[in-house]
Amino acid sequence: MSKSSTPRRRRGSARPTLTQVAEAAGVSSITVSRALNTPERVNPETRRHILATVERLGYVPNLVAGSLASASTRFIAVIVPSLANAVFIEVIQGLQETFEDAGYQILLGNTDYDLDREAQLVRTFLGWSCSALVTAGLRHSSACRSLLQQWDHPIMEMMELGEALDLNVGLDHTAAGRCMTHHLLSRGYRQIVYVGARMAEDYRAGMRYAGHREVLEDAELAAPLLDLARLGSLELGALALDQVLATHPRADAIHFANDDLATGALLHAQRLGIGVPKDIAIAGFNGLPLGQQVTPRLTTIRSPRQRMGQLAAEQLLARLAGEPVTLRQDVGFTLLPGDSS
Amino acid sequence: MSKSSTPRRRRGSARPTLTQVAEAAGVSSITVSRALNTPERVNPETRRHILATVERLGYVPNLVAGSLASASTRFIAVIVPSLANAVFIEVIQGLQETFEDAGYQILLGNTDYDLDREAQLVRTFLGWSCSALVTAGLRHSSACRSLLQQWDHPIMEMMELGEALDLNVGLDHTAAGRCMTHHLLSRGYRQIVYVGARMAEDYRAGMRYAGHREVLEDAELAAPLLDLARLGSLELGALALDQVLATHPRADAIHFANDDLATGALLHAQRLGIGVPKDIAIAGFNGLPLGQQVTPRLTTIRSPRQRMGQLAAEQLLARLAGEPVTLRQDVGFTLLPGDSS
DNA sequence: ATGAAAGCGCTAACAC
DNA sequence: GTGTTAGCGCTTTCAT
Repeated sequence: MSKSSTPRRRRGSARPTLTQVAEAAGVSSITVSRALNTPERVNPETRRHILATVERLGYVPNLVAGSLASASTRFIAVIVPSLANAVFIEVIQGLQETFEDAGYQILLGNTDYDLDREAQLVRTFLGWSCSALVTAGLRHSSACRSLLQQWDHPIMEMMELGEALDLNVGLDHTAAGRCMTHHLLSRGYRQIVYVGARMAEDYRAGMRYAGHREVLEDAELAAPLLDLARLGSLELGALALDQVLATHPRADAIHFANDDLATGALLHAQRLGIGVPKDIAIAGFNGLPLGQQVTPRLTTIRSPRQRMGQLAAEQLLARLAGEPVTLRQDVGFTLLPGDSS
Repeated sequence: MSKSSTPRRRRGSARPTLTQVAEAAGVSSITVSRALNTPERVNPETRRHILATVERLGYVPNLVAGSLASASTRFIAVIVPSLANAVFIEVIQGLQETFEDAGYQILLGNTDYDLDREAQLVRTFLGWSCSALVTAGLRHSSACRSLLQQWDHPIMEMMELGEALDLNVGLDHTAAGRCMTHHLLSRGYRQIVYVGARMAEDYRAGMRYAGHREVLEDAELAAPLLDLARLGSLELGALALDQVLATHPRADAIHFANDDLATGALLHAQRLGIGVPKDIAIAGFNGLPLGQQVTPRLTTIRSPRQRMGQLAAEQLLARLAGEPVTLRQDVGFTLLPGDSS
């Protein structure tokens, strides 16, 4: 049988295509494409007629087809370890604002602090031909690392500073840990317990502990550590306070890995009638609004989170536009001395 | 290889293609495709050889091409009005967990409470041939509505209940407003000020106010309203308290549109030495952990947020699998009487 | 169990 | 300024 007589048809969607718009408008499909993507290259009158036809048919461009043809998706892959932490939400907000204005769409992935999950997400995102990839942290599985190294698009590693694959925006967590502990020592505290949550996975909290410990060792003081098995939260901070009071009755201060834990402990102390900082001092990390609204105001370190997202986005956009970029950018941190220490 | 003398070449990416894997493995490209997508339909030995070749070449499937050919992306569009509100984060978490397990990728859009922005996001997401779309709320611009009506994929409208385009999961906000105000009346409060933020846009807060007002009118009481111009936050709650104290000196209770505002006011009262509920009672909405940790514990209404996300995802997956679904699902709410009222 | 051919809907490349 | 042609990398359809 002759194939020409019965052309093989695939199940197409009901949506009109560029070609159908072109036919209806009496022009070629490329002209419709230009009218939509580079209107200045089309005769104003033709353009108006085409846009009217687009409107009339309810044409919505198939971005998948366009991406395949142009080998570009305008997707930005963003990989974070958790959505339960306000810090990453603020970073995502910073990224989203800047990228959406530039016409990029964010593809969000959540690793739950699992490096294998990260590798899997990276595979998927590379498969979508993303324009760039943003990930939290410098530590990756070897599979993930080799995937990223072979990739020929911009990569931004955020949150911490160090040996990066490509671009890097972050802060020095060890220095932040040192800074806070110096502060606590200057206030006269000597029995300081460090409390973190899942620190094997949240290794940046581990880096802050390392800085903390360094300072205490220089002062010839012990650096007891409590590493909780669940993810940080207000509730967990309350539990942690109980635990520290039970196991370290002589402790005069607690250095928490983040503000959620610290604020949870602070509010719990309030319920228990324990004086902060009279009976025990409390410090956190992040500078979330919450800690600044409680009484006593939480002593903490502010990291420029939304700014970090913005900066990451700006650097990536510059790189995508072929402009010069700063490979490594330290966004710093600020000690916020409160009344809880 | 023996095509025309100078075949026109496009700039292809450096990545190996399915065809190249096929050539290297000595099979046809469709066999490689099957080995990856439907392994059970390929001879085990052939499959092993192909997978080894895939590994050796570092092949990563081009999902854009696959999606164009199969007319399916496994994308789920998720549109929320804000990322600054913990409520939407929890809903997104619920959606993400369920959908990622089922092999879907979420495409996140943020409208900033702007219906035109929503319409624009919907256009983009339809262009990506998403498998389904989730959006917060039942109100849309007419442009958005007609786009969605023409679309032939599942749509889930979340958060509130009512006349939906397709699927609907949510709760009755007017009833929630009534519930809280009944509670406040039963506690003896009579001069109750309602405080919301950007209620023209956050119209669900407006629905709760309507319920609140209804109950007060039945009791022949006034229902003064303070509608703040900025987005809800702890800081704004503090400001709101000042403002209510100044403009409604005889108020004995404040019914806040959400927990962020309420908790901000509560913490501010603490700073000012104003007794809660002795001098003024405070109530919120959402049941966020924060409100449950402060002293006095916040009186609020808990909405099943993460559950709402999960349920939305489950219903959509069922619909995508051609299974029967519940078109409208009321997830309800629970009054959490605290010590702040 | 495997393959050949066609085509998804669009844009890049090259005319005129 | 507009059109022609080829092709992006994959999956569907049909054949063996």
